Amino acid sequence: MSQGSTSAARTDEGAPPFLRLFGRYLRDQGLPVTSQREAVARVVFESDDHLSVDDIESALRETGERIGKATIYRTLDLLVRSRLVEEHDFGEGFKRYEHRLSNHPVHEHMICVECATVTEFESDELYKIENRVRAEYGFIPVRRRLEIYGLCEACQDAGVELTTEGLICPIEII
Amino acid sequence: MSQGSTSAARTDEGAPPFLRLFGRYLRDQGLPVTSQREAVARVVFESDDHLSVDDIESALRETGERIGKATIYRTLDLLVRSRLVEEHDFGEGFKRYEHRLSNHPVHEHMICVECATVTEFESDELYKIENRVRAEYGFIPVRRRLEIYGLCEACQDAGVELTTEGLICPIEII
DNA sequence: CTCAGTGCAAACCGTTTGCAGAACG
DNA sequence: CGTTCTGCAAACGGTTTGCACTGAG
Repeated sequence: MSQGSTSAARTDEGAPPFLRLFGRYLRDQGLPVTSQREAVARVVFESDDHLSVDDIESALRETGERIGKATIYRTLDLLVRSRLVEEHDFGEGFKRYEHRLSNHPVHEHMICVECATVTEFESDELYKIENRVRAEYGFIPVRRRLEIYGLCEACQDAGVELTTEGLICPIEII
Repeated sequence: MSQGSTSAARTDEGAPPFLRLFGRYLRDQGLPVTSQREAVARVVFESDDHLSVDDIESALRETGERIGKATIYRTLDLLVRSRLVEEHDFGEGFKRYEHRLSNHPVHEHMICVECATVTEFESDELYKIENRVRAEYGFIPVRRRLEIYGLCEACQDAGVELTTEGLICPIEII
């Protein structure tokens, strides 16, 4: 936008790393690098949160860019395909997106059922599980998804209790 | 349905265990045990699959029961609340439901990205992860979700190869 | 009678798609 | 200049909801 560059960067020099990578992917695929695609990528990579499409849309609005939801969805699809971005579904009825260039390259998620805060953690044990699965079932793991839902420390400190509705241990009640 | 009992079982004797349990839950909550609720429960508990709402609807149609989708959804909500049934989302755009009275009380899922077959496996390692998370972050786990997506043995034997689109290791490419 | 449950159809809402016009190469 | 992208708005599809009707106690 600045420096009077009307078209999308035709040289990568000086561009932030994530734009260089995304640009490379697009060129590999024979797809044009447009300013809208760069704008969406910028929002996603400059945040370390798990962003919803609405989050992205309002972030774009704040920087003055008016980009349609359809374009955001289409660009996110490209980002996910490029493997630079990961798609999450925390059961909220919509998806969230998180770039993969953070300091925690591979991580899982803890989601507080009370305040919905998402905390990341790493797990070596997961590799063991995958190796076992491969050995026992001949199943080749490609992608995994581990989410632990529970009560975060802050909510415990705030005095929140877990309420249990439903049968506690159905099998034994029989 | 048989023995001329026109109304929902007013005594549990002779009813299958899952109906006794579901009935107990409903009574606990002050909700009526209706024939529709029993029919939906019967379908879910008599299958060991991961059923979609459409699966349930057609199973009901085959036994001659005509129950509206809304009622199925409402009953599934009750079954999930009762903890007798688990809700899954394997990223297909709709939910699947699985009862919890099988021989594998606690288990995780492997989903083949090629044929969508779901295989269940158990994982002691998960407990270790949860204990670690509790110790390290003070997070109290309530519910977890581990899904491993990959290629099942049958698809490998059928000669299916995994195709990789996208940047393989973005971080190192920078 | 009363009250909750049911079935239908409409509403909902995140996401996808079709298409006319703009932008890229 | 052809091809792809963008933005708008309409379509989509699983799920939820509003409401008149039914049925149980």
